[in-house]
Amino acid sequence: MDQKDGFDLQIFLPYLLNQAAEESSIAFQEVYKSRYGMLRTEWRVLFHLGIYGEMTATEIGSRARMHKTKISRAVQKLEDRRLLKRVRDAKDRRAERLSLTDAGRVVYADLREVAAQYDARLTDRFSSDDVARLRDMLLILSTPR
Amino acid sequence: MDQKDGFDLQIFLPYLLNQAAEESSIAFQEVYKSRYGMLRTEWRVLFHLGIYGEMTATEIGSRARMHKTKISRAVQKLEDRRLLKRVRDAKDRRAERLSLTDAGRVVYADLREVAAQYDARLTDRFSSDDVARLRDMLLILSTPR
DNA sequence: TATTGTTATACTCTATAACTATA
DNA sequence: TATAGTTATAGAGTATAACAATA
Repeated sequence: MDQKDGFDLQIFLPYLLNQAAEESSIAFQEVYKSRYGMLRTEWRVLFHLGIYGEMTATEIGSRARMHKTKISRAVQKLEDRRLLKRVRDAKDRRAERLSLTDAGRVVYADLREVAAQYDARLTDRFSSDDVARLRDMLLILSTPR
Repeated sequence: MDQKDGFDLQIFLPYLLNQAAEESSIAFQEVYKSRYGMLRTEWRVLFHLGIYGEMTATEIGSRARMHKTKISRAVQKLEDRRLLKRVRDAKDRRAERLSLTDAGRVVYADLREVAAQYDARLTDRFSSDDVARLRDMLLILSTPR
């Protein structure tokens, strides 16, 4: 099919990014969903705690750029499944210090391994220089300016 | 905050892509939403018709990797707003040949201009070589293998 | 007054099955 | 039987306002 117009949707960055994000997320999504019944917000919270250890919901929110309502619900689900525990902060009783349970760490270790292999498979088509540059640019594009 | 773990969520490609896609879509989304009350599927269909001229829903679907149900609803909305017209195909009466109305072309021209400037602004932080490589890689990542 | 986190609500986006009409 | 497109329905994802408890 010929273009009647000079514009090409395939080079419009928001469109390209959305297509790439969607396509490259499907198979990973299938893993955390089928193995653990998790949603996107849930594995993200799980990963933050797995990576950084103890955090409050606010800290996760600012790091992941997730709104507190999303985090609140993800934390609830993870707690229901005994993957996460909360401790009321003694110095500021509004805040809760969140961390993974032993079971949560097992799940995290499993998904972390899946993610690492998944990422390796996604990037094995490119040179390591290109991948590094890609990540840099994506990180910049992720940051509001 | 120190990482307790070697894994870095900020380099996990599906996560990075999602963050970049989301951040880089917000302001453009605001334009087509506030000016024309459109949703994502609607501007995508509009753009396909603006770029390629007459297409059937199936053709749009295979090009945009959109399911026919999404297209059906987007087409309906665009038709309701008199931006699109349908002509029953005489040779295969199951299919409809879709094209923009004059009003649709005006809206397309406006949004196309916004998109071009928007894209330019997103990419002006990078060298043109880097941008070209970025688009190549995103296109590859968008394609199921 | 401001902040941490929760709940309610609505809207956007996606996925699937079942349907019609044509082929 | 298969294909083009529609409708119904549910689930996933996001955004916002209002709230309770604490600071």
